[in-house]
Amino acid sequence: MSQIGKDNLEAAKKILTAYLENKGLRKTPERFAILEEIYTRSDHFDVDELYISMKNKKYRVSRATVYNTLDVLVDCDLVTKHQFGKNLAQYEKSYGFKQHDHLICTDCHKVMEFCDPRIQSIQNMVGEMLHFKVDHHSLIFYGGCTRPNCENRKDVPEVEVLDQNNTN
Amino acid sequence: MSQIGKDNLEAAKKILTAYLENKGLRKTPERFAILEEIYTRSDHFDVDELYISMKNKKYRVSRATVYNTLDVLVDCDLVTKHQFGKNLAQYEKSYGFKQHDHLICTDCHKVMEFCDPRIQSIQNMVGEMLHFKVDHHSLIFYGGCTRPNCENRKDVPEVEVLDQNNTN
DNA sequence: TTGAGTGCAAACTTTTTGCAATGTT
DNA sequence: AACATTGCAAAAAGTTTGCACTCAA
Repeated sequence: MSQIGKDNLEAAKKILTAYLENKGLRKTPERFAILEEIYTRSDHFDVDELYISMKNKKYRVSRATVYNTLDVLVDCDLVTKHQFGKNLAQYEKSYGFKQHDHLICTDCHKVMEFCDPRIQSIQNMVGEMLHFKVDHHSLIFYGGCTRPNCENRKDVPEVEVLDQNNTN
Repeated sequence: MSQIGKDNLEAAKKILTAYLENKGLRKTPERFAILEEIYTRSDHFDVDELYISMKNKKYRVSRATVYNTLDVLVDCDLVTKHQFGKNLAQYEKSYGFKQHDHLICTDCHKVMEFCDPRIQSIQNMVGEMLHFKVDHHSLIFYGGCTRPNCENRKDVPEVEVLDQNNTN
């Protein structure tokens, strides 16, 4: 975990604290433990991966609490929820990370990320034309890696980032 | 149903026939009945809506067959499957209809459509940069209608189309 | 103290699967 | 006639809910 990652976790904790206080919700250890686990992970994850991962670390959490807490974290924008075409919701931490979209390999299911400012302008234009206030979007490119051995490469990180010049 | 819609249905039946013959699959009445039902509908639908709708018309189909047939139709590109953020897959007919993306009202869940050629060029560029052969994408804008009474307007069609100059 | 939040298990929803019956080729 | 496909019902997969207990405020 990089220093930036750690800073993001600390900042995220502050945001969560403020959010909970503001909403009159309780600052339970479970909520912070789940937040920490998420900000310590590097990749996209689903509810069960997170749950199992915490169980393995001897945390005492139930699936219901994981679901509840993820709702809270999504609501305060610390976590983003994705429905990547399957019936399994995927999540990813979002504080301190640049807005990005996804590219998913239909062979190996690797998730990559990219940024393109034109999407923002399309969003603005379409919103205006259709009288919609667009507040977020989801753009996913599905395809196959053209490099050899896409499916079996374990030497590349699960999530690659293009143009991730985020410096907080 | 317009004449264009009818033509699309006829063309779709031919495509399905060719596909089934090519794959050595059987041309069962259920498959054509489901195709016809889909091309007769005007909107997006989920498995249960389609199933109920066919039951009401006294077709004899089971949910399993609807699921199986939808897989076939998606595979031969006559139907597109969407996972609009919920755990309920939505489908829509796709033959003879221009490529488009979606805008979903987070208040009333109305689905609108739009086209923008820039998405294609972003797709090409990103694919090249990340060494991916992108073969399809999903772009959804989420937002709220800025016109009054968005939630309750029944006078607008469920699916609005912008730039739908399809003449097929 | 007290009720929001938790763990657990049961319920629910959507999709998939097993199997005997059916009907296309 | 052979076997892919169907209907049905049961199972699976993912998520939500009910309830008694716990602990943050």
